[in-house]
Amino acid sequence: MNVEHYQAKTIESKWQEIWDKSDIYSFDSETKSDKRFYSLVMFPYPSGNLHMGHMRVYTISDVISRHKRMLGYQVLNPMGFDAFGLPAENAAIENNTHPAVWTETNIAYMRDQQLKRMGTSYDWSREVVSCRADYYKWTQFIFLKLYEKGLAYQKEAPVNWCPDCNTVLANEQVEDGMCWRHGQTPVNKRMMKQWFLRITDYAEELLQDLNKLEHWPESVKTMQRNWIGKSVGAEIDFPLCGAVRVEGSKAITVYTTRPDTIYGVTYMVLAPEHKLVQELTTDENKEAIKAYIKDASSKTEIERTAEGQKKTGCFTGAYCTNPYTGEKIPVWIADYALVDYGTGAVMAVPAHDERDWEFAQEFGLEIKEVIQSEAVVGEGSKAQGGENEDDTALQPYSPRAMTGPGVIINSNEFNGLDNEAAKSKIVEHGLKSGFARSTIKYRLRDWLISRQRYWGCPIPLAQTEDGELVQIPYESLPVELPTEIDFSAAKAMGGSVLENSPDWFNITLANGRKAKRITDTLDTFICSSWYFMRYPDALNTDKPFDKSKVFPVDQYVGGVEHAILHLLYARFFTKALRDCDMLDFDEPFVRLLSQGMVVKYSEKDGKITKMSKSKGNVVGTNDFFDEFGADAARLFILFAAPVDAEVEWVEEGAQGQYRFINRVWRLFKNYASVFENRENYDFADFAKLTKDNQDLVRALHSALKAITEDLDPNRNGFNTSVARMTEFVNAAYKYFNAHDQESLTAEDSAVLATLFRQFILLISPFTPHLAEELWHKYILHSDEPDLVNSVHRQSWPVFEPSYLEQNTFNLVLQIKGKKVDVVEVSKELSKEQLEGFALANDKLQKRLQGLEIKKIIVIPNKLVNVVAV
RNA sequence: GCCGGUGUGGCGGAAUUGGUAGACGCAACAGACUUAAAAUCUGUUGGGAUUUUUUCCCGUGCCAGUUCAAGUCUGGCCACCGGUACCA
Repeated sequence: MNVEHYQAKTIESKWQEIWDKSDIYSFDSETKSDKRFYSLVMFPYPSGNLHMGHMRVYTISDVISRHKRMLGYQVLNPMGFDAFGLPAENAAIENNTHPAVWTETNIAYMRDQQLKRMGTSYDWSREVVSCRADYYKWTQFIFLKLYEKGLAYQKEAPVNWCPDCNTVLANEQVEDGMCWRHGQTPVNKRMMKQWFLRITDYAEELLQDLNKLEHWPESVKTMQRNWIGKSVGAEIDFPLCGAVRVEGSKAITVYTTRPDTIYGVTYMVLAPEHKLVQELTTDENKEAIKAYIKDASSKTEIERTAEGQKKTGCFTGAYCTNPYTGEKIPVWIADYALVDYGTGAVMAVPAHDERDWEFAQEFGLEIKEVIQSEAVVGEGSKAQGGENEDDTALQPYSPRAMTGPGVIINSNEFNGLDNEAAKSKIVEHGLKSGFARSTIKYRLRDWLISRQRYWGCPIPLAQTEDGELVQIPYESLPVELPTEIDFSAAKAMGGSVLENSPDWFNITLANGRKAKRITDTLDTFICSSWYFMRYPDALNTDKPFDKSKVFPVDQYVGGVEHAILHLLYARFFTKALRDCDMLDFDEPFVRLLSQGMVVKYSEKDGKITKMSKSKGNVVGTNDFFDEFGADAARLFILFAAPVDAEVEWVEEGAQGQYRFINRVWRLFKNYASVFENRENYDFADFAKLTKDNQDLVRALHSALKAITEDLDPNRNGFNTSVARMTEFVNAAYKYFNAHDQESLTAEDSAVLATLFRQFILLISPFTPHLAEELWHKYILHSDEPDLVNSVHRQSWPVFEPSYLEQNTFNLVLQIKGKKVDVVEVSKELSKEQLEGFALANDKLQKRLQGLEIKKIIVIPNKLVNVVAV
């Protein structure tokens, strides 16, 4: 490395140490609400090593935080670690270190060797580490509050089991039938007694309040809406027929969104796990049904759906009655009916439902049409009715199920109705007769929160010998994890090693009764569902946080991979804790920014993919920092693409930003003398400056204006901000090539000193180290750090609009919208004058020869367009 | 299948309200400096034709349309990416 170059490593580590010892980035909790700004980034899992992919989110959030500080806000910009979870436990099993040791080692490295080296501006005094007892004590406290409120409960249910995690997973943690942590591992369904949170109680509010989140990306809101999956339909009771009698339940209740097809029901499908199956199956079908259920339960989600459209099922021998028609309907079981959606029973209408149609084809069941497509009615005539359905509705009737709109047929008194209108009429009829009611269902399921693992927050409950669940008293919290654990045994047994610690799980209650602690621990998403509430009141020893001190995050930055998981859970927690009287707001994150991934070419895959260890395309932070510095990495990551798009890490591109830093560095060095003895940075009347000086002032102020606008939270144009800085530096070099240091006049010096001072402020959120170094060296003239006057305590510079006003503009001359010439003209000219000026133009005249002018359009300050043929 | 999103030079991308397409960077090429190289500074760089310091044509995935004017608006295709998927 050339010694003439900017010594990034030395300079950066110098300032990092100085900032670290100061309180320059600390947040004052007493700040009034209109002067504070909560800037947050999703806290990381301490896996031990951050790469450029991680760096992106911290950089974006840091620029926002620093800029807000300069705008006069007290910024709460905290950091912590989402520190419970499987990798620590797996590492412990492999090399017999305790998960706590492994985790704390990683945290120390990531905090001190990586996050701080990125030039971030966190208030570390508020650090939150979810695996420490002083944090999970409050996770347990919150769990008990939810439990008391009836929001936490235990039930036997079919749950997702990941054989690699050796534990159950929530629905949200299953992706395409695979474990979210083990992309190659299919999860299987098991019946298990597990703990759940009643997130479904909040389904409607979670859905409705998405409309309040006007500063969230539309895509994330759409994903949440789809996940919640509200559907409006009806429940209809189909009484069982005489041959089979089931005590207590004389009917099968189905849920349907298509009550309009009720006359087309030709069979009934129950999920294999439906509770009526055993009872209503006739003796001669018992064997077959038993075999089918066994077969269905042994299949993974993947196997069930991998067979594509081929439907399987088994007849129970039982029949029920369609309450609308009195028809006798055969009852089948099939695994395409899901036990945990709706009522677990489906009224099958093969004529108008794809899946039912396939099933009916497979087993030769009756297909009865009850809706006639408009296509048939219309005979292909386009002038059919005033409906907005046009050509698409005129497709000939498909040999498969007809799922589109149409007119009701074969349905007694409902014949002739539009099928949409028929829905409510039919439900209304059933409601009067007592066998139907309109219902709303959600796709969202309750959140499964218990995990059969050691390294998680213990559930603060115990079970007495006679099965009663009791809370651990608040004053006894935290229930700490036992530390004497033999992890070598854990591998063999699978599941939670807590079951191996009788000293821990056998307890005696205050009243002398014996009890056993719950050995499951909490899903780590519980820990991350409230961590952002802890930061504003991080040192509270009486409760998780004081209601009066917590406030919603103003700007949250994180990856889209949490669009549903963390972001939905955190919203739910906020609402639930509000109902526990612990909070007084409804939504945790006012503004959300989902940054794109950082990708790189992977030799292994032969394509450009997300950075990951397994793809072998990870670029670590420290090697690059050592050579080119964090500021260069920050600039590149911000510059290479818009925030929400992918960034491809290209080493040459990142080095290009180091080149930029050097250009800035050299520029200041070349003009060092202008900063001598300068108390007051300002220059005389702009109008009286030389043209070169005016141009440079204009260059800075247009950059200032553009960057100020780019940093608006509705825009987040970090990439263009960097381009604007570069443009100013290019302009400054142009100036330098015309005016070297020796040739400067007093006016030139005043202009340069003023502009360069503002330029440092301008780049300070982006390149905090470079800015602080330049600030100290050239502005403060201080060899000693002076953090009272640090560049990071300065105000954001204000651009002066009058500097940008010019009395001329580039007039574009067009013929029929095609550019012919561009000429510089005065802004004073009237429309008529502009027109006259345009017509006098040689190029235009030449092109107009032989043409007849039809019309002339004059847009002031823009163009003249001559329409001629 | 359904729901989102994206298509602009060799590459990443810019163009905020329809009004000069290609800002800024990377890569490449050339000049200056140097014994030389690196570094640096300065240029050139969408494609094509041409009478080659000139003039013209084409050009924002494809096809139509609206408009004096379309990367931008409308309709229809195509491709890619992401989410979701037997949710009755």
